[in-house]
Amino acid sequence: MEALTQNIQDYLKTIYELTSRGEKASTNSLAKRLGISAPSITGMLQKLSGLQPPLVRYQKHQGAMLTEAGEKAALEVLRHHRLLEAWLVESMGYTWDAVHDEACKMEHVISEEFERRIAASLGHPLRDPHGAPIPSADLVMPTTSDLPLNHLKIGDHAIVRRVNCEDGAFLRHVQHLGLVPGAKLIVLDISPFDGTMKIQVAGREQAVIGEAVSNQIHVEVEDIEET
Amino acid sequence: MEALTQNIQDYLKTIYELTSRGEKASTNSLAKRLGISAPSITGMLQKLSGLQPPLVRYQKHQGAMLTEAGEKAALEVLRHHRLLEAWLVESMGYTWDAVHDEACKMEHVISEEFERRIAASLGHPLRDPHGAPIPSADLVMPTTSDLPLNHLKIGDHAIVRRVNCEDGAFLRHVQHLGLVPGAKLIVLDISPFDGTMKIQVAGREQAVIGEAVSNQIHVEVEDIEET
DNA sequence: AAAATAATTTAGTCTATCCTAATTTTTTAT
DNA sequence: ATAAAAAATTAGGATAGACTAAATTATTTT
Repeated sequence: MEALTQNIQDYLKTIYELTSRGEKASTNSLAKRLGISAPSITGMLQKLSGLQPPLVRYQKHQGAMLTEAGEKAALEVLRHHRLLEAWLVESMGYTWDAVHDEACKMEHVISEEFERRIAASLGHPLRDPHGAPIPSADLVMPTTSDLPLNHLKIGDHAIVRRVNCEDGAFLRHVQHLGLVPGAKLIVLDISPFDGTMKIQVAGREQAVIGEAVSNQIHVEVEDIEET
Repeated sequence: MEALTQNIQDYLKTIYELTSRGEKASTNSLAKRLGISAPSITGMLQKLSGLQPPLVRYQKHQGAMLTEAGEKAALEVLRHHRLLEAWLVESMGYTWDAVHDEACKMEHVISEEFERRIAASLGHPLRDPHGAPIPSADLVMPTTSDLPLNHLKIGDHAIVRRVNCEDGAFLRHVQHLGLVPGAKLIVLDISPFDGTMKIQVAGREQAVIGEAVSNQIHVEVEDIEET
């Protein structure tokens, strides 16, 4: 198996990210995410599905899915990316809103040796600074029971597990609200129609957040003893 | 000034390395160093000398020289490379014979922010693990008074300052001889014709080395009090 | 179900690099 | 000063990946 180009790695990673959150990896969504024109996406999907072995399953107008081989390649890149983010924060003094671009470039060039060293130095972390799970060294994605905050109902107690967005401004905003991995919160109210939520984050003032925020915050619901 | 491609950065770096050691950056020497065919080199040199501003001064059959702009770009890459090598050894536990490839890939992708952080964490080192000088943050190459070991004469005392080769096997060999930066030595004898040297490295057995080794070991001659 | 809109694909190009084969220029050896 | 050898260049093509414009297919609205 020859090494995949950085480009192809980016396509595979992006297809993984989209499909793993339940979205369809359509031509347009890939084009938007990758900042590339739609025809270029079509061309690349045709190529990736024609490789031996194919990295992508693709049928005209149907979007793309990763094959087994494509998924392994995507998980390798994703492992690099998330380990790098964790390491940039833990060992290099970066803040969580400033690691994405650096990791995006380094993820394609580090050796397996480097990967091993940073993984070991961090104690083989299971999540990156945003709470995203880090695939294991043998490329299995840990299963998680997180669900988007906007799926909760009034009165639910939960713990923030993941902020599923890499935009720096967004991250600084949710940090300001205290919505970082580990934070506990209670859903106080949900507006009908628009889904706006009033929440109480532990140790904070009450806050109101829209769906654009709440669907990126993934939480784990806490069981409450109902005496 | 748009960012230069990794490719171009490698050309510039290689031209710098050749010319700075007094060799001519000829088409063939570049081809050998870069592992690329000679016609490809010619084509790239034509391109680089035609850019606005030109990065290279080039005339048919005459080899290449860096322009001011080309040299700055080369020094930026070289600074990245050498800082990375120093940091891989000092902070990441690599040995000096295993850092070159990793640094060659990372040098093109790290941000200025990353560069600053590793430089600061190392205390702004002046040399990499092989003793090569590290260009300053404002891209000036420190001047050194090293000269190749094979330029010495019998009886000279010297300190090893630099091993001017990145080949892993070569590095392990000279390390085995004790010829690492900081080591003190005395030239005991020099064979006529072939230049083979007998040397005494402080704390070691006497050793005999050929020119293939002695011309890569750069030393600083020690003044000896001649009472 | 037709019309309008949105999404996708095809067709035809472009740029960056690389290559091999053939040719030319320069250097070296007789 | 030639002839031979070495070095470098030109010519002609290939591959990866991206683009725009035009055409096609799907989806949504009415």
